[in-house]
Amino acid sequence: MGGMSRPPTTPPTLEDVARVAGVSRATVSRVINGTRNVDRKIQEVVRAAVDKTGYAPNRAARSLVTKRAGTVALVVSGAGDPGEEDAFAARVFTDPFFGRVASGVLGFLRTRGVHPVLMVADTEPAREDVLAFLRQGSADGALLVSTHAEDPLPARLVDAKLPAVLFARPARPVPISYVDLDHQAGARLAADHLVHRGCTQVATITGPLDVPASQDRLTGFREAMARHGFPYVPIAEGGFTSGSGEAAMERLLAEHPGIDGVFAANDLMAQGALLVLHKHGRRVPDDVALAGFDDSSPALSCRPRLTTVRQPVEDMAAGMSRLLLDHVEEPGLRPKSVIFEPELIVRDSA
Amino acid sequence: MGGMSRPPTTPPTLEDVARVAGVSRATVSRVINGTRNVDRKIQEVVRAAVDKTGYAPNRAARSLVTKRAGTVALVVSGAGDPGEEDAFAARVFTDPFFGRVASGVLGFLRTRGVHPVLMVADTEPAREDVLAFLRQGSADGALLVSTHAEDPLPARLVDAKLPAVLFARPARPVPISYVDLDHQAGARLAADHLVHRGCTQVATITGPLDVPASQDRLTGFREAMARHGFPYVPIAEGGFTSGSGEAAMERLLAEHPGIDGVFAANDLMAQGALLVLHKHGRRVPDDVALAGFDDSSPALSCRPRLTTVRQPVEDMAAGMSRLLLDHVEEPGLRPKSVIFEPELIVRDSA
DNA sequence: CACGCGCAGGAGAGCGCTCTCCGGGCGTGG
DNA sequence: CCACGCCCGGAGAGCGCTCTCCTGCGCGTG
Repeated sequence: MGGMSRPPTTPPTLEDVARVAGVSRATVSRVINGTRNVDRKIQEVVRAAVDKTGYAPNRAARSLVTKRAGTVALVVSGAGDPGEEDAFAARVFTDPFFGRVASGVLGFLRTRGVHPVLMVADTEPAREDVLAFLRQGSADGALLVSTHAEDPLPARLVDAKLPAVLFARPARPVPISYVDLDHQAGARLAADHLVHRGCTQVATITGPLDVPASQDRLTGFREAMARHGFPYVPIAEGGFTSGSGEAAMERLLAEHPGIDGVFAANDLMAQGALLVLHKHGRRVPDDVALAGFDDSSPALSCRPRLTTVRQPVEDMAAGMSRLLLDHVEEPGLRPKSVIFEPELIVRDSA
Repeated sequence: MGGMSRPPTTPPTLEDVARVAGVSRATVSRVINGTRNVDRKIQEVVRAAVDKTGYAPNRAARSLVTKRAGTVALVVSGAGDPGEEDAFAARVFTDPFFGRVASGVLGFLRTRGVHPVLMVADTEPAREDVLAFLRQGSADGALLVSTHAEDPLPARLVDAKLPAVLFARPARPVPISYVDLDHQAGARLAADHLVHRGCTQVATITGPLDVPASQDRLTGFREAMARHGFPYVPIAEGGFTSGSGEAAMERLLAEHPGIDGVFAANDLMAQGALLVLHKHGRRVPDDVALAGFDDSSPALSCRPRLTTVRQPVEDMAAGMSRLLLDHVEEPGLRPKSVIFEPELIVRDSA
């Protein structure tokens, strides 16, 4: 070779590849993107030139003309306690539930060459940032995992006509696509199991009752119990945390010492409840049968291991991603929701 | 207004804002980016025009000229078991340790207006994808959290001269920046505590011994024990999982029934060990004192709650991010490493 | 054999932005 | 009072790519 064409200064461009291949820029572009037909021979020459130059298409330049970023925002949205700066992010990222969501999202997106950008929307500036990010075209749409009921972000996204899909039905109706679980069916599964086991005094620890999922689990549980002849079910509201589960279980035990079955609206609270039951000398499942919800890792690390209702979180996350890409490709698409079915995982606690 | 300037078709551009404000494109750009001085009056006019048009700068166009993406890749790299498609991603995202990393990364990056793109590099194509992503300029650099010792990615990144920072010292030396914990110091903390408590027959459950962190924890522990007059420490190798901790504890108990203290190289294994100790009727901490490492959530949900060595993971992640941005801004920067100090968290298990 | 159609490759415009280079107006010092 | 320099706004070139439009050529058909 007569002298290195250039020191490793700027990366090679389409133009460079074209020159090496002895064809036009347009042709190289066609080969790389597989649009239209290009002569076999020329294709090979171009590919050789690409290898030789070490060419990688510049994403910014491409985005500029295609108006596609090839990325989506994966937004975790919720209430940041003012003062507690990053506490919200810490809490949610540490939650294995979110991990399963992320895993499902990634698993699907990687098949489509799309990458997720992680964002937290816990404060007003952070929400603005998400909106700006999308309006700038940095991401083609948003996957929104919202943790609290009054999240303003879904409505804002709809208003801005930005493609977005939620992980769960929004608390107040918003014309937006979402995936969700049939929570009532899940609670029913737990109720049926507890009753078939022979429990006759069953209580439930609910999630925060402003969250639709909590409401649905409670409703489903009550209805199923009623159908089994137990119209009255003691309840204690928790906050989806282990500590709140402990507190709720204490209350339940104080008011209804004869309880022989408990359905906790998630595993973390079940774990807390378990601790309290042990503390009060109740054997699980012999004295009190305990069922959880989510099939998260605490369910396995508890002793006894938790009988629980499993959400197909990864599938749901994949479904959410698919829905979003559909909306990105076809902006006019009407909001759609996809509901997934839960499954009862029977282990040792009930 | 004499007729809507345009239906909400294409988003407003700099040009549009300039027209509305009655100034040139360059001036609007200057106001928005705060480069150079611009007359107060004009600034206000421009800002008004921005608000009126709802302008948001197009990131692709900006990147094209600035050669900065404003994003970094947050790469989780490790060995994907062939066949088990997304198992690797599921495992790591579900690990609260990674959650803390993500939280720390985000917490720092948001102060700098940079966003992380989540990527998994568990297979060869996935690694190629990461490299391509960076070479395309889609991200300005990579934050690499590597889970296995023989990860080829760090070396590849260095070869490609792409800015990258690792979360831990690579197993084989590579000229690359990283943050890490003083693992030996952490193990020393645990050893000192166990000995001061009065333990005289102390064993350790190590992590996988091809991982530098595991080696360091073991070395630090041994040296500290030796200094206390215990030159021989029984060890059992685990794999950083709860199950491997159980198995290791079983082995230890079989070979050394008189053990009265155990240091597990992470909390998950400590949790497993705890289960086995209970099973064998050993009271913790009375019969056997148990210390973990990481201060992850299992440490709190165990009973007794785990005494453990805390890594300042969030700080480390923030430090890693800062290091990366430094490298992005100053490409010539030499590799640098920052070591963080661990802290002993004394709870109930030891 | 002439004409037309289709297909493959080239030319070139422009996506929206930043930034360098200019020019004009004003302030200041000689 | 003039000249020089400084400061601020405008003009315009390009960043690297895609895509439309055009051109030339080969083939099929009447």
